[in-house]
Amino acid sequence: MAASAIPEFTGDHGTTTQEYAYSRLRNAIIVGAFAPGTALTIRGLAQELNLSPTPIREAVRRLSSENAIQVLGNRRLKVPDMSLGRFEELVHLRISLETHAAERAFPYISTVIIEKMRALDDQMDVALAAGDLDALTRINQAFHKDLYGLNPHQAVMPMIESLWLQLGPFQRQVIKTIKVSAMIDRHKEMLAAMEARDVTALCSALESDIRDGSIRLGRAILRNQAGETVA
Amino acid sequence: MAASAIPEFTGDHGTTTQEYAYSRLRNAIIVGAFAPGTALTIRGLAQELNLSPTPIREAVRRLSSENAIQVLGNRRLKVPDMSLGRFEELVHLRISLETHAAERAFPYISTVIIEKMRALDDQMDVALAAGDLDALTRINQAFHKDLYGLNPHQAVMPMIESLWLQLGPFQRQVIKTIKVSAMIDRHKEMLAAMEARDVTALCSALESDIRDGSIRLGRAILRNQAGETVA
DNA sequence: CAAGCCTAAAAGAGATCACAAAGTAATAAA
DNA sequence: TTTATTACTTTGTGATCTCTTTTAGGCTTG
Repeated sequence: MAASAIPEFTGDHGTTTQEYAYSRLRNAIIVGAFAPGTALTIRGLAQELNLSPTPIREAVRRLSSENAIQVLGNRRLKVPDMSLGRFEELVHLRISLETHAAERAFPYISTVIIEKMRALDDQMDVALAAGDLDALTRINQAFHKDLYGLNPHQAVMPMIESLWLQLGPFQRQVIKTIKVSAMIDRHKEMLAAMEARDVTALCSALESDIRDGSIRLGRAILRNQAGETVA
Repeated sequence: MAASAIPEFTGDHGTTTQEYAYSRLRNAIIVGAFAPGTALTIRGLAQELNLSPTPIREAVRRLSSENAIQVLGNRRLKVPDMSLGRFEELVHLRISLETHAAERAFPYISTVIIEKMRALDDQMDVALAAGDLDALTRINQAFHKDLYGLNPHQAVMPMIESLWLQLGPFQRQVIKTIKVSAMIDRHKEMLAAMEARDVTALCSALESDIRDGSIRLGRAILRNQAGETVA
C-alpha cells in the first residue's frame, strides 16, 4: 500500500478535513511524489490518508480545476502525462506569467523583502546540503511567491501555482540528476537586480532561472523518447 | 426564492450531476447573473437546482479553485468583490495571457478556422439584435476560445477562463450600458489580421478588443465609488 | 490460440444523516 | 434605549450507505 507514499510536511493544513486532504495531495503533486500518468483512486487516497472518500473527492475536484489531476471520461483519475509539446507550452507560460508578475510586483520591492528573500535563498543552500529535495522545491517556490505576492492586487499567483503543479510530477523525475547550483546562482542574480532596482535585469534573471530548470528537463525528455508521452 | 435565478442555457452539461451543477453555476457567474459580493449557500443552491448538497459542494470547490467563488474564513461563500486594483490587474492579465495565447495559436490559423470564427461573429450580430446578453457573452467567448484552442498543446485556456469568470459578475453590471458595436468591430479587425497572416495586427486588435470592453467598465467603477469595493 | 462474453470485485456518485460551527433574533439587564 | 446574553435556526462538514458504472479475470466458443 506504500506504493505512492504521500509525503508528510509541516505547514498550514487549514481547518477542515477537505483542506487537509487538499494540502497533502497538492504538496505530493508539486514535489513530484506522483509520476506522470499515475492512476489515482478516491478510495485509495482516502485509505492512505485515513479519511472518508467525501473530503478526498472535494480535494480532487479542486486539483482537477487546477489541472493538477486529470479526470478521464471513464471517471477515473490520473496525474496528467507529459509530452514535449505540453512541456514547452508550460515553460513558455511560466515565463510569460512570472515575468508579468515580477514586473507588476516591482514597484513594491523594499529592502525588507529583499532580506526576506535572501533568507529563503540561504535556506535553500541548507536544504541542498541536506539533500532534502522536497524542502528545496517548496523553499524555491516560497522565494518566487514572496516576490510576486508583493503586488497587493495580484491575481496571477493561483495561475502560476497551477503551472507549478502541472510541472511538478515531471520535474521530480529529473531534479535528482540536475545540479541545482545554477538555479541558486540565478536567485543571487535576481536579488542583485532587485537591490539595483533594475526591472529588466530582474526579469532577465527570472527568465534564465526558469529556463535553467527546464532546458535540462527538456533534454531528458528528448533523450528518453522521441517527444511523445512520457510516463 | 427567485432571488438569484440561475439562468438556464443549452450546452454540454456533462454526464454527472456534479458536472451539471458546475456547468450551471459557472455559466451563471460568467454571464454575470450574480452581482459581486453576492452571498451563496450550498443548501440554497442545491434547492434552487433541485439537487442534494453533495454535487453542489464539489462544483463550488472547483469554482473556488478557479477564483470564481470565494470561500471565507467562516466557511461562507460569496462571489468576490471587485475593486479598482483587482480590476486593473485582471485586465492586464487578460491582455498578457490572451496575446500570449494568440501568438502561440498563430501558426495554426487556417481558412476554415477563419470562416468558423466569422460565423460566430455573425451569430453575435444576431444575439445583439435580439438583445440576448447571455448569448452575446458566450458567443464572444467561443470566438476567442476557438482562436486560442488552435494550438494543440495549449495550457493557457483554463487560466483565461478563470479570468473571464472573475470578470463576469462585474462585467454584467455595465454591459447593458455599453454599445457593444465597438467590440464587434475589433473582431472584424482580428479576422482581417488573421487573413493577412499578420500576427502583430492580430495581437494589437485583440488588445484593443479587451481594452474596449474594459475602459468603460473602469470608468463605471471610478464613477460609482472612489476605487474601493464595488458591491 | 485468439477473441468475445460473462461474472465478480472495485470504484465513483450522490443522497442522507448526525454533528459542529456560525449566524440571528429575541429577551433580559444596565 | 442600548447592549449583552441566550436560545433557536441555518449552514457547512464529513461519514456512511446504496446504486450504478467500470474494470478485471476466467470462461467459453470459434
